[in-house]
Amino acid sequence: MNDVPPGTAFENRRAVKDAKLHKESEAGISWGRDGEDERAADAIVLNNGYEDDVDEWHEITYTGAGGQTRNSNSQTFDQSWENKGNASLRRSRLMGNPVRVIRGSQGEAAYSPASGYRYDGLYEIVSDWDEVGRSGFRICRFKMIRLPEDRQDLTSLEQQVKEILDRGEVGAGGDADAQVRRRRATIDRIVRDTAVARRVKTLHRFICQVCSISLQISADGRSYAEGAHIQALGGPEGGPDVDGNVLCLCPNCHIKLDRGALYLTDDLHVVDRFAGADAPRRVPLRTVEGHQVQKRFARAHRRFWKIMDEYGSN
DNA sequence: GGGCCCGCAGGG
DNA sequence: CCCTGCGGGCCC
Repeated sequence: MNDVPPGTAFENRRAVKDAKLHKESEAGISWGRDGEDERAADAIVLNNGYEDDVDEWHEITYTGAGGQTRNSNSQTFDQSWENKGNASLRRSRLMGNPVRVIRGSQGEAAYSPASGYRYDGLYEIVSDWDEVGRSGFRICRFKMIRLPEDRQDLTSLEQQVKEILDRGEVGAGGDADAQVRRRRATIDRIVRDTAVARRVKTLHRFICQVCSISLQISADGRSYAEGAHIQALGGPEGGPDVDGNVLCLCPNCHIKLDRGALYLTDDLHVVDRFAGADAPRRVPLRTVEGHQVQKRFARAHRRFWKIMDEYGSN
């Protein structure tokens, strides 16, 4: 169902809806029912409908629904968390459901299509809060961060449910809700491998280049690691899928790198910006023969996260 | 399944 | 700029 690749263009809202990317014909927030029968958002449209929206491509500060009279994009009264769209986005933030982002031609010029609409992939809602907006009324806010390219093939909320129904597991298992929850709990650990990632992981014998952990996943001594891109793939300024841009990392270090909590210095040390008192703040990157990390990707990663290297390189 | 309400349309 | 209209949710 969600086999539509990011970058796909649509003429109008009707076409977006027909492709099942977003259910509404006009509203910005689309939702469905999750495994616990709660409303959970699955998609948003970003089309300059709200004056407080901020779009920086990889990071979006979205405004919730409501607070304005039709056909105006300025706020005339307070928004509410009771609003179904706002509540559903909050629910997706809580449950970790990514949302599809569709950009319309009225949005931020640098990142929006010239006409019509474009599906731009999955974003994770990382926080929600409310504040007073530009016009002086309370608005609901959501910060969303684009999932890295190797996680863009995650199934959508509906597809998780649909797959279970299609397989007939509901009748057999008896507890559809539990199965949906179980899938959701594991789904964002699925990471697609490329040949480059496999080669780098094999060279490192699946040992994390940051924390040196070797995650044992079977009795025969096999271990698990992920190929992590330093400069993320895709997007307007995406990095390449080459050895020099890939690290062999454990899942914990991978997510920290993807979120900018870890960064690399020019002399290939790793800095944990939010390390606790008991954890090392700066460690050398583990190296092996035959795998050379290129510092230009470390620079691109720091630039992307607006990180000033406190240890000198920039 | 009908009536009603609503909105980041769409077209003048 | 204003006005019409459509589909989804949701209540009967």
